[in-house]
This record gives sequence, C-alpha cells and structure tokens, in this order.
Amino acid sequence: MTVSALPTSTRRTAARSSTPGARALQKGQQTKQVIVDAALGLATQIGLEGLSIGAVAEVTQMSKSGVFAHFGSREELQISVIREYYALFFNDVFSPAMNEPRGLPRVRALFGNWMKRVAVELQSGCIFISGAVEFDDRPGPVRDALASSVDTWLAAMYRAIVLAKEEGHLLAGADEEQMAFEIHGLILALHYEARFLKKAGALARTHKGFENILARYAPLALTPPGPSLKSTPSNKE
Amino acid sequence: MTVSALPTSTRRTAARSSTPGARALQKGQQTKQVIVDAALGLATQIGLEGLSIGAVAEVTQMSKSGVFAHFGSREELQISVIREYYALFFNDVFSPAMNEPRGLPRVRALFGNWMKRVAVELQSGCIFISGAVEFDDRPGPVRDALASSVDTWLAAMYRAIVLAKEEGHLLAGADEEQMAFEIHGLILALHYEARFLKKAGALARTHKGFENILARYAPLALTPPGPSLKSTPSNKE
DNA sequence: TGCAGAATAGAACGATCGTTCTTTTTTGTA
DNA sequence: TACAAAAAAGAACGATCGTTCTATTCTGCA
Repeated sequence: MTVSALPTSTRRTAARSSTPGARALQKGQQTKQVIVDAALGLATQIGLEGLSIGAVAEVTQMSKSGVFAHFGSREELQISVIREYYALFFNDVFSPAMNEPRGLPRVRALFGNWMKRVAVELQSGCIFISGAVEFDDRPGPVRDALASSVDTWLAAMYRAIVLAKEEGHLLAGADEEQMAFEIHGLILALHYEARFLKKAGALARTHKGFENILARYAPLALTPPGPSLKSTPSNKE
Repeated sequence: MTVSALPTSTRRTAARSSTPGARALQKGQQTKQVIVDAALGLATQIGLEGLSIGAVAEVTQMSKSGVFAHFGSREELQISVIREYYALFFNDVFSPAMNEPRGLPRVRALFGNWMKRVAVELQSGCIFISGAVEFDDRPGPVRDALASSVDTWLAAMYRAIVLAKEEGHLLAGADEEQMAFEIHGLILALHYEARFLKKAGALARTHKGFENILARYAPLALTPPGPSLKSTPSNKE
C-alpha cells in the first residue's frame, strides 16, 4: 500500500524534448504543477477556504483566467491541492515508516514522522486539520476529497496498530481503535497548543503522551532511547 | 473565580420600564444582544471568519447598516461573539462543576461538562476549536480575544488538576500540565472524528480515554460507573 | 404632547470574488 | 517555416463584501 491510489494528473509525464513520439501535452501539465504547488503553499497558510484564484495568479505571476483555465472551477483547484498535500504527506510520513519492521517499531516511526511533520507545519499549517474545521458541515466534493484522504491515512495508522497487536507487541486486550483515537488526540493537541496558543513544550508533551499510551497498551516494551529489547527482528513484508 | 472578568457590555442592564431614574439606554443594548445571539448562531455553523454582516442582518430582519452601527466594525462584532460564547461556555461547563468538591470529583465534572458540550456542538460547531484554526496565523484583536478566552478556560482546567494533586487524589509525581494536555487532545479528537469524519463511537472513546488518563495519574481512584471490565484492577500502573 | 437624541434604514462606494467570453501568444510538429 | 491546437491573457459580468454617509423612524423624558 504505497501511494498507488493517487490521481494521475499530479504525476508528471516526464516525456520532455526526447521521445517525441510518446505523449504530446507537456507545457500544460508543467505549469499546472507549478500552480498547484503555489496554491498548496497558500492553502497551508490561509486555509483551503481562503484560497482564491486571484492570489494564486499573483504568486505565480499569471492572469486569473490563465490559472482558472487549468481547473475549470475553484473547487477543482482545492481538490488538486488536497491531492497534492496527500501525496506529500504519504511520502513524508507513511512511506519511510514502512521500512521499519511491522509491529511497535513501525507504529513508533509512523507517529514520530507524523509528529515531526506537524511540528514543521507549525509555521505553515496542516491542511488535514484546518480543512476539517472549514468543511465539517459544508458538504460537497471538496469535503469528500479531504475526508477520504484523512480516512486513508488514519486507516493506515490503524492498520499498523493492528499489526503490532498481531505481532504480540501489544496487550492481548488492547483496543486498537481506542489507541488510534488517543494518538490522534495528541497530534491535534500539539497543533492547537503550539500553533494557536504558542505554548512552549507542546512537542515534548506530545512525545511523552505517546510514551504514556505505549505504557498502557504495550507495557512490556521499554522505551527505545537506551539499549532496549527491540521486539522480534521479524522479516516478511 | 467565576465569570467575573467578563465584558460589561454583554450583561443586561435589567432596568426596564420600572426605576426610570436609574440608567437610560435600553433599546440599543437590547437589540444588540439579539444581534450577538444571532451572530453566535451563525458563527458556530460557518465559523467566525465566514461570519458576514449581511448574513446577520438577514437573520435578524434588519438592515446591514443597522447591524453595523452597533459595532462599528466587523472585527468588533466577531469579538462580541467570542465574548458571548465565552460566557455561555463558562456558565455551562465551568460554573456547575464548581459545586463539586475540589479534587478528582471536580476534574471529572469539568471534563464531563466539556465533553457533553462538545458533543452537543457536534451539530453546531465549537468556536474555540474552529476559531483556533481560522486565526492561528492571523494576528489582531480577534485572535487576541479568542486566545485569551481559551487560555482562561484551559487555565481553569489546569487549576482544578493542580488542586486534585494537592488533595492527594493524584500520584505525587503526576505532571499536571501533561495531564491537561492529554485531556485537551481527547476533546479535540472527539470534535474531529465525530464532527468531521462522522465516525461512530467517538464519544465513548473520549470517555474511555479519560478513564485511561485517570488510571495513569490517579490509579488509586476507582471508576465510579459500576463494575466494569477495565484493565487490570491492580495498583501502581 | 413635543422634542432632542438614539436607533435604524436606505443608497451608494470601492474592492474582491468566481466565472465567462474573446483575443492574443505560445507550443509542438508536419 | 507554416499552421493548427494548446495555453495564457485581457476585459467584463454579476454578486457580495465591509464601510460610509445621509435620511428616516422611533424612544425616552420634560
């Protein structure tokens, strides 16, 4: 489960001046990618709802209609931004963690990458969090794209927890959904208290909160900073 | 520490047709209150940033300029809404909990009221949460009013936890700020997963998460709602 | 009852929004 | 190099925004 189910439009054709007989269109997709990148940068600051075609045009030094033509509607631009963010998020958070062995190490890596990413985003904002507030009672295709992206990510996190239990790294009675819920809460609290309230120490508390959760659901596993007994160095997958 | 530090403008003068010699102005403050109430209803649905004077005018059956004259600016209207929400929040969540004895009972009541309120708001939205996302990097008086309201509430929650520790209801080594942080995360996760993702069971998970936190910070206190199959009924985590 | 002042309405402003239509420029290729 | 198609620009539209200014209505009190 990598980034397979991604929109095809965001992938560059890579057929440049060479191989002329392959695919045709190039320039269009190229500038479209530039526009989406710029729009993503804007959306992380002012939110998906505050994203305006005029602002994107100004940043990209294009005309409003020139930007508009690539998407046909503002909603389509917003959806493209969501898909782009989704791809970046998975590449930064999910994919590297899959190199860790299944079980607690992978769960740790997923949470660590997630936390690190949100920490970096404390200056730029997280679309998965801000968008949830903006579209929580605004039905439509934008909301659907956002919700399905978040659902996919949370399901991936949940899946890693289930695997950890199957590996015997968690208590037999551990409630995986409950654990995922509490982890999600830590990330949201980090975003809220650090980004909005500018409170110091939120990052450390997030990390400590995760260790507290582990102490509840996997009390056997010691904290890794020392020479710990990593779980079974399993293989397969 | 009740609702003392509240804006004076939101309190009604209560000097009606009787006692004519007391205060003069009535009608103005009266309709202003109506406007603020209507604006609050709108803001909980579409957010503080989406709140427009035209929409408020339509709801209250007034003219735009008629609404505007009471505040002088949109920002002042937003701030009035925040103060009104703050007052309602404290009356619903904080004040009733102060009837509980200090210590764990009061902490339980605070969290229970908070959770209940957010649960009710799953259809209308919580300004403390949506506003945090809307104004997390938008400096100004609106952000300041919102942040100080949230700060006051979180400080009240923190204070109750400190008292619980002083009463001996928490472990001697309990980190009160950490506990408050984790509790905050539960509320945020409830709002996110129930309101945005429409996931079922979020309310139960929030409650269970709170019990898990208590089991960590106050393992001596048993859960009050009858015989449950909680984790090991043992002691010292 | 009359009257000053508060409260509200009405109209208009400049700005910005998403979108449409038309025209110009650029691109890829025969 | 020429030409058709794609890409981008330009101008304008109706709508809505916050705000200002002026005129009208209402309220409270002598």
